[in-house]
Amino acid sequence: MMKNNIPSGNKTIDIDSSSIFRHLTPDELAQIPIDQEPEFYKRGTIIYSEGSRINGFYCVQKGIIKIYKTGFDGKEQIIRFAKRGDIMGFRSTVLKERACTTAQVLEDAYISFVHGDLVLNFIKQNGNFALELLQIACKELGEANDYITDIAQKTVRERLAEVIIHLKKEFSLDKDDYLQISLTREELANMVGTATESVIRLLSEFKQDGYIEIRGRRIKIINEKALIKVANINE
Amino acid sequence: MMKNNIPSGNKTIDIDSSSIFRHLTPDELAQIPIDQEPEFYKRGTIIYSEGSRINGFYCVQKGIIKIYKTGFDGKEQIIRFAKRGDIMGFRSTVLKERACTTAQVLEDAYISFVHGDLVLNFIKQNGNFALELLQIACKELGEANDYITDIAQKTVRERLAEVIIHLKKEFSLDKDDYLQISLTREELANMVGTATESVIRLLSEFKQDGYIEIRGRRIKIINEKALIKVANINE
DNA sequence: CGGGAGATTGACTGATCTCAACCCGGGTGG
DNA sequence: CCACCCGGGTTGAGATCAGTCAATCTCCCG
Repeated sequence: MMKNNIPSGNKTIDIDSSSIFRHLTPDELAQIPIDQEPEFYKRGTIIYSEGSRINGFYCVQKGIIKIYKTGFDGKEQIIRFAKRGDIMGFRSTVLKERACTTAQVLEDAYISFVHGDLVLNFIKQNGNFALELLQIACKELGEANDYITDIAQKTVRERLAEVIIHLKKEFSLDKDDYLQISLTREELANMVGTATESVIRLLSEFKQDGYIEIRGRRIKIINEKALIKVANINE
Repeated sequence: MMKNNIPSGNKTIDIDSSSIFRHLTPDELAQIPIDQEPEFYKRGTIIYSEGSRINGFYCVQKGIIKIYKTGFDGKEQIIRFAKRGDIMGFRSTVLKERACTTAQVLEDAYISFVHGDLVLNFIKQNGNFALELLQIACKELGEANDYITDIAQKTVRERLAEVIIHLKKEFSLDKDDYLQISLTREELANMVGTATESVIRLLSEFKQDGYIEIRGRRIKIINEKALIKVANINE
């Protein structure tokens, strides 16, 4: 069960799943300790939380992690999800700061950890590695900027529609056209930045209007065009 | 008038003002074309706008630039400001994408431009340069995440108080304790993510309560503690 | 002096939040 | 086996923050 990830050479870091490690030379790869098996994390586990020290990259091999910040009144704001191939904790590692988010397992996960010193060396030695990381950071930055504009300017209804579209892109659909991610109403609300009750009401509105179908936590997209229109996005 | 910036050696890129260039070797510095004088941009000028191609770093030597995104209905959302020492356009350069924000001069500025190919080479060759850039990106990312949480969870009143505190930190006060940046009510609203009228009403509330004084666009902070309390921040 | 941009104020509206009650299904302990 | 409990989901009613619209004002400029 540890072998869900494809070892590369005799390494346990899954190169295919973490594009950044593609750029490492064999020498550099060899510096990653052999014993660094990806670790199993059960649903609900908190991998790290706001304010904790983390010094290294968490590389998700499998599973889904939700990354959120806790607001003043304790309400969580979901910033993003991490899944196979994504890295967590690089902001704190690069800045040598404490975590400013909490990472919690949504779907059972395998995650490997690469120590910060090692990563910082790679960054300094290997330009392509550095560039790739920079690209990841910049991509997130662009997404964050979009998010800011949306939350500041769009209605809850628009944002919820947008979140659904976004989830489809990120997690795609299963054979029955249901989103491949299971979120509570509260978690949806914490993405949209609204109250749970508002999400519930709007979801049933979307259902009424024939845009989606709902089976428990599973959401099926019936009329994507309409959702896109509601969300006011141009794609 | 071109000489407001301090040349380093016979270079016109002001090393002191742009920390990232500290890390360049003399050889690398020499690759930056001599004729690359910082250019003057008058208040109101748009340096680049959403969707335009930019391939390179704009390094602000002097002045203040507002960087914003335009929302669906044309309303602008101010993402950040750039001032002496800040870099603009690195997201687009690194990702080789078009700009996703607009940059407009708020206070007359001198800005030098370093071509993207050059920068990308520096990133690949010079680990410290790459790391510094990565740190800048990560810092912005952390700020963006805070911003998201605030906009999603706080009231307009809280956010406005927070913006004022934030402006004080970023631009500090002049001799009379006034913020060293001049923004229209609309621009304040576009930072907070609210309507102009709401900003006006809240500002006069803050004035009533003795937290601030207002002289035209100039804002003086009288009771910072109270503002911090209103903003619900812990510092 | 006319015009335009930005600032202000008041009145009104309505999207969303909050609070509270209630439902439902699964798991647990007696 | 059943009563109970608990987390999550739903629904309704009422309260309210904040957005919109419109009128007015104040500068400043040509």
